Amino acid sequence: MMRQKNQENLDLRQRKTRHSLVEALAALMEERSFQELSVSDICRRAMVHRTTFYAHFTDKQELLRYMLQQLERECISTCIPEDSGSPRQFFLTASRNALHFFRDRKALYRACLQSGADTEARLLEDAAARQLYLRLSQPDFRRALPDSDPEIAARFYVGAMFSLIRWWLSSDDPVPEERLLENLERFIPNI
Amino acid sequence: MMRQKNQENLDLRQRKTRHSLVEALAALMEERSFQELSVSDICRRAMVHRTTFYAHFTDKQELLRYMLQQLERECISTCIPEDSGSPRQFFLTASRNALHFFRDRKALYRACLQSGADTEARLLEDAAARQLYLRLSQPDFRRALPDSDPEIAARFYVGAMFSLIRWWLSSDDPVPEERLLENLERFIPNI
DNA sequence: CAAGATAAAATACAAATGTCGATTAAAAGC
DNA sequence: GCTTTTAATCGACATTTGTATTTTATCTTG
Repeated sequence: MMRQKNQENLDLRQRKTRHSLVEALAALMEERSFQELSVSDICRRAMVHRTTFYAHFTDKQELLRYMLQQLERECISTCIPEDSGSPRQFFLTASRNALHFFRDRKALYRACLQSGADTEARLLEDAAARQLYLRLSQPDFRRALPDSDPEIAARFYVGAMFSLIRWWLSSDDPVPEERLLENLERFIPNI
Repeated sequence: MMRQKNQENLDLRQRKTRHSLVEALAALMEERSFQELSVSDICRRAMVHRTTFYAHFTDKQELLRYMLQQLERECISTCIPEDSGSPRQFFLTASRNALHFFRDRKALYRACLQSGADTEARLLEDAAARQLYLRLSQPDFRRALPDSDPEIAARFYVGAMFSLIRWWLSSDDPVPEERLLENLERFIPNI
């Protein structure tokens, strides 16, 4: 029904409605939980006809997923350090960046958690694992740990880090950030 | 409205309807995805009036959560080893058990993943983290790593393990189980 | 086994969901 | 600019959701 050529060279009208819908959703999620929002609510706020909504997304969760994909790009570009030191330093720096990134978006994150946006949030974890995998595939790591699978190692450490972040963000009385990072340094092998 | 005394000494009628609903949901999830199922579908299959459904659960996800809580108990009791060796051995054995537990329930697990049952699945991760935390709080670990927080360590390693399991289960061409476990052993410190 | 308690069924209802076909408005391409 | 293409709007509809109220059936307790 809709073209959706190469992701971004959409019709002007389409980009506008999508943008409005994302803005409306983000605004409404500051007020009440995702689950409490109806498609009608979002459309009313976005000043978009409900039929138009369904021409773009099959349901609310798909809109949310779309929104989180944009967040994903932002997260990756701000968290991944460019100057690649050791794999260990790479991971620790990225972890610290990610911690800050989510700390600054705590409200949104918690809203996602309680809303079945979990599956969508996991896309981000996949992306992060891919990034670490790329770094771990480079020769210096392969030499340091010849028997380890870069893909498995990436999943392991990224999963651990995300789990820590989730726990930290959802805790009402979180441990100090520095303590978290100190612990983290102790868990990462020196390569 | 309903008594729901101590979890399990419910009215016979209540237990029966809950049981029917869980059975119906499990059966239907073999046929199509959770998202495609309506409350009406579940009730029709369970031969329970829709109004009765809403007397027990607020929506489908709550029924699913209820179902997964039962699974959780089963998982914990089968995966947690009784004879406590070192924390390392404890974790590795539990990991291996968990891997088998989920491998044998791959269909259900994948159904959950794709269905926004993610939030519910995370309850299991919380429970597992609690178990490891209990083990890590014991004196032998505290002595071995006096500067590490047992709670943080538990989150870290359980999160890593669950992430690996999720990845392994959702992969169409998964790495051999033994290779996964070999890698895992290399990532766990020798305490 | 009888009496009281309480869960399930039955019915009805307002709101939300998802889908159509037809019309109107606004872009893209020449 | 003008035409063609295509998205947005409008109105309507069948289905699902969630809730409230009343009646019926079943369990628990003494």
